[in-house]
Amino acid sequence: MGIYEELVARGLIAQVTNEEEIREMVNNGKAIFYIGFDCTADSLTAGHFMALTLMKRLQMAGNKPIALIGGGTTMIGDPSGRTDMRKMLTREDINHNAECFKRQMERFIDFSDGKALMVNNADWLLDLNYVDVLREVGACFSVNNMLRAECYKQRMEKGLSFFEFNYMIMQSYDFYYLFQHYDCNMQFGGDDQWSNMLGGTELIRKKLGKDAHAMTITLLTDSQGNKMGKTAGNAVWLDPNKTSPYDFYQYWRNVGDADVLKCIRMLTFLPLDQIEEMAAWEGNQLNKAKEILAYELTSLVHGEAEAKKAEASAKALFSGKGSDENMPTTQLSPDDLTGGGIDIMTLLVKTGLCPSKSDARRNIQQGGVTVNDVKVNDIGLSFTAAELKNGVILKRGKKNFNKVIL
RNA sequence: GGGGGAAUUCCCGAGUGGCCAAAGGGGACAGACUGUAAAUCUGCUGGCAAUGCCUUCGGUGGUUCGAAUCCACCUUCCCCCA
Repeated sequence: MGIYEELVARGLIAQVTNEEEIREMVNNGKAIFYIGFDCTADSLTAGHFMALTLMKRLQMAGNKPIALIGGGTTMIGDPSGRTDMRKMLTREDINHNAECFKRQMERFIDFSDGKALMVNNADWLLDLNYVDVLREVGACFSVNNMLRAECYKQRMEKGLSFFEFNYMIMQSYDFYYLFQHYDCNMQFGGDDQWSNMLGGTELIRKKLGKDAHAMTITLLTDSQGNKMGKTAGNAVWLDPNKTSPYDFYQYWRNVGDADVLKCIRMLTFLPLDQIEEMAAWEGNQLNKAKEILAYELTSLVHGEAEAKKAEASAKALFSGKGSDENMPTTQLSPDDLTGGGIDIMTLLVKTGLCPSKSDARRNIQQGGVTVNDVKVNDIGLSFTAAELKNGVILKRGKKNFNKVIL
């Protein structure tokens, strides 16, 4: 089985421009492909992670990835899949974010000996001359067609500025540029990028009379059709300071039954025949699959040591065995005490388990808080220095723990 | 350039002088049931030294005993005409 067939079997491929040619190219390690990453934040997310694994898979099959950092395109902001305009970022922010992305990618993709490249489109986009671009590139785009593109359709109702409308042209220009300067013959991207990517292949055809290819990755959605990789609207980050390895592990440990196998297939590097065995699992047997998923992904992103720690913590917390040494801990100082003690609500806020005292009160009143496994009934409960000396374990809800020690 | 409309809490969206910390829905959170799943049911959802006080209805001023609500100006967005 070639890499192309494997990608299909894993459900990773959504759309391709020309299946036969792409299969031939990819299976024989002849693809030089790029994926663009717009640096809208200072860390990559679980959403980017799938693109990274795809780069890696193709790289392992002998193809050459080009990671394109969108230092230039981020100045515009991709309107695809958005109902409002992105916040405009300053150049400093973008540069900082680009640096962060770079560091995270290097952990993952082998950039040694020209096995992969990293480029930044700021290098060629920022100095473009407006009139030249209009004449050279703008002439190749039909506004009529652009307006029909899926990515702009939903914005036709909400409003789309000319500024954002240009995003497709910028992205197309990237492909055109990479095709000429780096022999890049294929573009990869999320399925929501399809129209932007076709813009590139069309531009290359019109300007150079040559064929370039595009291929999109299936968006990772759960069984309800929601994009995965987000909790409560917040991204799951790859940066351990933004999403701790434990939280990262928990995110995948908690995916729905209906989604585990799909995630394992699409995101892990486990061999397909091993995955097919798991496909027969049912009911609470699937918990095992979730553990595998969480462990594998945490290990890929944060390393094996962190993955083991996260797993051990989870076991300690949820099945009562194992130690609490990896539990999130809050170290109190004597200054935190008033009158030799501290009350439960202050403590909940201090540990970050609750965002405010009002919220802490609600959680206690609803029976959601325990201290050393004893339910707290009294919002006035307080602890003395002596009680805190050996540490107490606070729990809010079923999944939020914190050890407090003085 | 001309005309018309809109901005409300995490999101959608009601509210058009006091009964408004603001209906309803979604989401989030907590509880029950479970398998750290889903579905379902219940509670809850600005903050605080809490039968009270403070901050919040795009912004700034104003009218009023009292403003999300009325007036003026500003900002942003949408629609129609050009």
